[in-house]
Amino acid sequence: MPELPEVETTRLGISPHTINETVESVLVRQSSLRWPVPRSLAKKISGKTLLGIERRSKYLLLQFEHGGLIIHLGMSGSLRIVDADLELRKHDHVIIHFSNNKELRFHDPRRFGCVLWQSGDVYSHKLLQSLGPEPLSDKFTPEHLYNLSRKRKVAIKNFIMNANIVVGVGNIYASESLFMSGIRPSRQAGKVTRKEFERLTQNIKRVLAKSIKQGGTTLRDFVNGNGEPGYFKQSLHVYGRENEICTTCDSTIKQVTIGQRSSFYCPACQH
DNA sequence: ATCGCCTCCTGCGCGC
DNA sequence: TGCGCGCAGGAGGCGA
Repeated sequence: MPELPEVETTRLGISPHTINETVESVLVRQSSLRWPVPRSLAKKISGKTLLGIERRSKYLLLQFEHGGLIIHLGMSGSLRIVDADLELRKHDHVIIHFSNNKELRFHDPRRFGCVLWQSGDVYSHKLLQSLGPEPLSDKFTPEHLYNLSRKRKVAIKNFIMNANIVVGVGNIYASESLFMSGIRPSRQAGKVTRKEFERLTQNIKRVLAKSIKQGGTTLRDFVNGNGEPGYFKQSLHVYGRENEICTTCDSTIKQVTIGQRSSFYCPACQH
């Protein structure tokens, strides 16, 4: 479900209620997520104060003095802040109770997400090694994409969705940024020109920044930390618009499968 | 090294 | 109303 803007929206939503608060208790109702939730989680963070929440790629990093919690929302996960007396829902798997009587609840029907613990420097965790640059940072440049893409036969859409190349670009924003750049999602990455990478880099930054501003994209169930939807859906040009008219010409948006994922493009605007 | 396929899991909307 | 099917915002792991 969530791509970078949705994860960032979640971070912004839960931070004010949790940072500088002390964990009173932890309840793990379902430890069978993508990887098992560590049994020692409650022992690790009970009585400890949350110092800050950072985001790297689509991972949320909850920093404590002696280590960090690594949370990934997978396809269907969400984090919400609620008053502790609110009834638990089905699929509320991990509940962190803070001293201000708020609870952070990890909810994930499909259980593709994870809640992990890394002692010491949270960034030393294996999952955070070999990640590409953050798309909204200065390290993400046209040269970066150009250099890594030479001789690569993979479709450009898969290329920009590869977290080793650049993090945070998921299925929605890959289709959107390629449309904005006039590049067909099926093009071989190695055949995309320098000039096209300049547009693509710019448009990835643009589309992600704009979506964060609008609170992310809510297709069916995404809500921010306070239970509110995002409003970027109304800005989508191609994603989920198969058989509809292109927003810039009179052609019909096509849907194809690339790398087992639905992809959307305008056959007239994108080459 | 690179690529493409499979997998984990539940819920929803659709057609019959 | 109910059932079966296909599809869904991710991404690690594997074999070729």
